[in-house]
Amino acid sequence: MRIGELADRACVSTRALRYYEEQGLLHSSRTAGGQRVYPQTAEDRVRLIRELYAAGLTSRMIATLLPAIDARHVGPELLGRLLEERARTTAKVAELQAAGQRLDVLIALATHPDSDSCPATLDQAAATSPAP
Amino acid sequence: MRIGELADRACVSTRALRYYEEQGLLHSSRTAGGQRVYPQTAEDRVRLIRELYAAGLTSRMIATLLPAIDARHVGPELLGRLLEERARTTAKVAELQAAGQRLDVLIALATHPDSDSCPATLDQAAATSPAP
DNA sequence: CTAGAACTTGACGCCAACGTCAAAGGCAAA
DNA sequence: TTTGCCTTTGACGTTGGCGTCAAGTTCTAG
Repeated sequence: MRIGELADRACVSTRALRYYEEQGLLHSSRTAGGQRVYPQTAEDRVRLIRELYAAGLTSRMIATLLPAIDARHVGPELLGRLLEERARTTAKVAELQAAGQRLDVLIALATHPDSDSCPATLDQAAATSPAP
Repeated sequence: MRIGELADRACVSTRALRYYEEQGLLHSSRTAGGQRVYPQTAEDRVRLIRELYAAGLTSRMIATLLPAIDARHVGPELLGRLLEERARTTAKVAELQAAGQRLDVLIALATHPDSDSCPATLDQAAATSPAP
């Protein structure tokens, strides 16, 4: 199939597909005229790439990872980087949850204007008065 | 105090302070020579700004929000936008947690090469084989 | 008074995954 | 063959919160 059909099937833009190829994530053969031709398996490939992006990985990381996944062998160094990524994800979740609590404090201030004391910091307020 | 001292106290760069002023988040008076002068309260102000950034808000949103916080009155429209932000934060947390599960699948594949079946998608694998 | 640290504005750089526009060529149906 | 959609490469734009020079000015300790 050509790029437009693959884009439709995998629900991505043609621009994204060319970008993936540019980053070495997706390969294609060409027609005599130079147009890209993909096998049917490319659709799953693109979905996998999208999931890896969704897992917070960068193009470079995915480019490193894909051959390992294909070979079904992830080396120790790569595993270490995956564990790092996992740790970062965990940390980001914690950060975002703290951010959510800060927003809760603001929302509480907005919906309960009864407390005339404005807390010095949002963190103090979050610690002393749990959000509703 | 001048910009360098405020930067040290609030643990931000002078560039950041000028940027905050440019965005209308932080005000300063000037010396005869044109140098910025801040009151002591500026330190808390900067910390508040940083917390709002940490809560995932943009400069524009913070610029809208700060006067409301100062006046201790958050209007209904602003409250609505805060609730939107809160919802986005919640959604991002969910996304990140899903991303973490996908990473767990990859890590599991790396540490347990016993299962010779490579799952079609990371999500399917996450659904059928919980991470260790 | 002077050295030199601190400060000023201005402006480009950055990062990442594409969006978007442009000019030109390929491909299939009638 | 012609029509017209599809595809090609190239290259600049986007988004945000600053980092990082650069060239010039101000403040302050001695």
